[in-house]
Amino acid sequence: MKTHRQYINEQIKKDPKFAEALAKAEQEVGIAVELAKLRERRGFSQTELAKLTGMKQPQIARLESGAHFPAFPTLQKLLGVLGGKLELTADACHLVPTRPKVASARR
Amino acid sequence: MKTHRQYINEQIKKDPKFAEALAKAEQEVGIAVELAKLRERRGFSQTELAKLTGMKQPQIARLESGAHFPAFPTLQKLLGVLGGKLELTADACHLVPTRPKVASARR
DNA sequence: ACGAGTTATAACATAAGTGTTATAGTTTGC
DNA sequence: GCAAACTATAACACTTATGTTATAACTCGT
Repeated sequence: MKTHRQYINEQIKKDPKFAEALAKAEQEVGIAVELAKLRERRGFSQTELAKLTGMKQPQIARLESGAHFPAFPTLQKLLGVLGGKLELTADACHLVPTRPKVASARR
Repeated sequence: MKTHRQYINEQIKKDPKFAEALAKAEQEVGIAVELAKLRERRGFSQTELAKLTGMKQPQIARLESGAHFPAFPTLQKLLGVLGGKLELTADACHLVPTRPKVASARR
């Protein structure tokens, strides 16, 4: 009965920008709820977390509401206290470049 | 002979802000070189990567030089093409909050 | 030494995120 | 139903990142 997903897929076909906007929205919300869950799991109130990170409560609320993406330093402050980690990993088996450089290429 | 690290540690003691600034700098560089390495590993030039991500070459250069942190959407665009992943993980065994909420607390 | 393909810098307008204060709405316990 | 603590919104000045163009500087191969 997947009507919701179907609707979305239709929109994506109709409007290429839709997909982009959707992805952004999902991500934004993703980070937001992830932060909120993490905070609650630790048993902190927004105000407490704010104190511990040197931020103010409304800023925490703003981030958890998904109003915008956290900037890197902000994310670090939060994860420092909340005990989360942000990892940037290179996906080993990604498609090979269209125009692979010869072995001697760089350095 | 750790003189460099020693010097840094001294500075940290003298000036609390130093630690913060250092951490930021290290991170900034960290992301920067990570991106650069990833790109080179894929065999792309800055210009190619720029095309693929819809960005311009100078912006790639700026990021790889560590001039500033990439914003989230930017990072996503890059990792999308470069095949890297950014993961936000909750550190399971983090210190328990100073004031743990009772079981009934939330939800 | 030249030229092609790179990477780096500079400058500037625009957009996005932060820091802040104030205040409104929501729980929850008593 | 009141009070206290928590969460959400709004507004505004400030900072940081982006998008863009132009241009310089650095390889390399020939």
